[in-house]
Amino acid sequence: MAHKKLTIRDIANMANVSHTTVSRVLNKDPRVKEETRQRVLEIVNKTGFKPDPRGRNLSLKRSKLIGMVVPDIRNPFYAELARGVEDKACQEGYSVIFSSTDFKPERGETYLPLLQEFGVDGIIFASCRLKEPLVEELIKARYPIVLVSRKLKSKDYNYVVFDNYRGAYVITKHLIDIGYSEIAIITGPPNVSTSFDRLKGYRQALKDHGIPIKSDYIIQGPFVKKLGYLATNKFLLQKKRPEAIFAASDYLAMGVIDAVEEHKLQIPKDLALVGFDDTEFASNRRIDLTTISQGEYEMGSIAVGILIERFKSQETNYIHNVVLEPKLIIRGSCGFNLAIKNNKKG
Amino acid sequence: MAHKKLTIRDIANMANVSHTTVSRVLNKDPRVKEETRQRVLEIVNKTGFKPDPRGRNLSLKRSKLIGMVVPDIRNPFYAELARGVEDKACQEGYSVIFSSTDFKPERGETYLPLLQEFGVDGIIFASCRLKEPLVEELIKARYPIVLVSRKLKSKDYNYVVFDNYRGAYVITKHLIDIGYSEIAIITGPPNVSTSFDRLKGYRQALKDHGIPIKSDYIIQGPFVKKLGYLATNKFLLQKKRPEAIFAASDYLAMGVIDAVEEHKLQIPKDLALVGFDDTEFASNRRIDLTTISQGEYEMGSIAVGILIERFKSQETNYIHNVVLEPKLIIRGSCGFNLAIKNNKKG
DNA sequence: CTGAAAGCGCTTACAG
DNA sequence: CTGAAAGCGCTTACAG
Repeated sequence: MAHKKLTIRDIANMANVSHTTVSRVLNKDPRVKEETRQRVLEIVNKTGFKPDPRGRNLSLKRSKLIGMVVPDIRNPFYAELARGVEDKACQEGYSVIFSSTDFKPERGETYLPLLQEFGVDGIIFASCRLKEPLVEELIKARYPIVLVSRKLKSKDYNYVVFDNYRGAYVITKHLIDIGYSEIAIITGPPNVSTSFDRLKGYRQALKDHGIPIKSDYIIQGPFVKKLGYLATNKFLLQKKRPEAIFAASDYLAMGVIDAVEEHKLQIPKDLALVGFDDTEFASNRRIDLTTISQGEYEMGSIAVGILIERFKSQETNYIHNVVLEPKLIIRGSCGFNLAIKNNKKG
Repeated sequence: MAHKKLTIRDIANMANVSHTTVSRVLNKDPRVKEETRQRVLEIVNKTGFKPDPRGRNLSLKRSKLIGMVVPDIRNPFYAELARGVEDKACQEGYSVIFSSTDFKPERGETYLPLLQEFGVDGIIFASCRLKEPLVEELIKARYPIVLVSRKLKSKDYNYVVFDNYRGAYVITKHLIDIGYSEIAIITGPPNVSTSFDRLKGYRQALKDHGIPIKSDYIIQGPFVKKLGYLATNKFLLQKKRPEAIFAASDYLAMGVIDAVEEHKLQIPKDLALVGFDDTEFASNRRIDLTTISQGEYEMGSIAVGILIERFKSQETNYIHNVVLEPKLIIRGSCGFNLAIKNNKKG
């Protein structure tokens, strides 16, 4: 009912002032006579008038829109990240447009110009590879963009990431500490910083504890459930099975569990398992997966904060970086390991 | 580098034509001399010029933006739904702004005007209660909105929902068919159509099979994991425990499993369990949850289709409704039930 | 086939 | 304290 396509001029007529004055009232400009202000406000309230953001945005050369690109919003890790972004953005008066690239770089490359064309004020990009030409170009051009979760190889840009190297180191060390040495890893593609760094942390942890690194125990591929499934099948068919698997994401771990169940093996009795991300799946008592918490909600929130600082700061070379530290979440999926080791020794 | 804030007028100058002509070329208006078109296009390409959508949208009185409000994007059901919306929207040249209400009606009521103020062309609303004053007002005002998943009590508006009544009926009947009669239900709040209808389907199935409905076996509350957990604890402490639990969402079922594990009981040996939604959690082999698939991706996709049809159709009272049919996904979480029943009888 | 002009709904110096 | 005017970047009748 109330929808009549009122404009600032209609209000002006009703209040017997110029539309300039109405605009001032709406923007809380102090230099308007109190009486006039009242009169205008009354009409605004009575009519339920809301200024059209398109006009304002065009005038102000901004959109109050943030674009966010993630691999897939269905991945619980990114959903949580997105929620952190959304909440912070909303709180700051911004709305956010989400785009999923489906891990297909082409799609990421399509979305980027699209979001820009669309006129977002800035972009939060969560799915870059180590080299991502379009993103690098935007950075060079001083376009407001902050990378989250995944890093580029190059430096000097805004990002908030997690210390994947340390996270992987810590969780691998945990397996070693409780008695494992035959530890396999399933991780993401080598051209993505997160999986790259996790593999590095895994290797270093083994090395620091004098455990040889076996290429048979390392499988890389896309960050999808199916990889966890296929890799595990491969591991389980090897002459020398690993005692423990480090799935570099809880999502991969889901696939691992699928395979383990099919083989009618038990976790952790027959095979220990650890994940990465601490999703709700991991915390379910039936799954009970030892994992690493990244604090992705916070990550999203911080990213928005940085982006908005960048908007405010006049310097287009505003740079701010944050690296989050890992938290090890110990659960039952590798809980019996010490016992196993002792059995072996005994 | 390429970012110079070019406008249509800059291009016009370079090409020695009026900005009107540039606009025509950009909009593929046929009445431009081929030679002129070439000249303009060349400059457009060379400079990498992209028309500013704000100007275009202001002129065209549209935004090419769809607003979507969901309870929580972290809930896998809504993530999937959102993905359906996003993909279809993108395909049709629209972007979508997501907002989570956190099941707090106040927040839903805040978002609605906010999205409108923001100037979206229409809204896809996935979290309404049976009565939702603001939404009903929008509908009455002929604002382009389509409800998905949840319905209002009133009629005559665009929606695409799932047949929750039948879904619940089918899965309850399945439990009965394989031998259960002591069946409890944990469902969402009574003021939401989905939980309302699921409860109805459950009751009807029992009734049709001559099984008495016990109020001790019915627990309603918010659609969160914790409810599943608490309700299950309550059921398990009753003198007469149920033999099976129907959790009216997989998310609730997660909580049920948490509780069952704590009680060191086994599913389905000690207690059968079925869910609703067919999320990835349910399909994990370790969880292996019998459930109902709603086809939420499709739901989202269809909703966008309806919204866009509504945009195109000049009639503001364009109405289109879709009701999706349930698919029963049988897994191990209630697989042994017949055996149990036989044991009892024998 | 092309351009000058008006308009989309707002903001903001500039005068008064 | 208030208003006329110009402008944000585009589109689209209206003339020619």
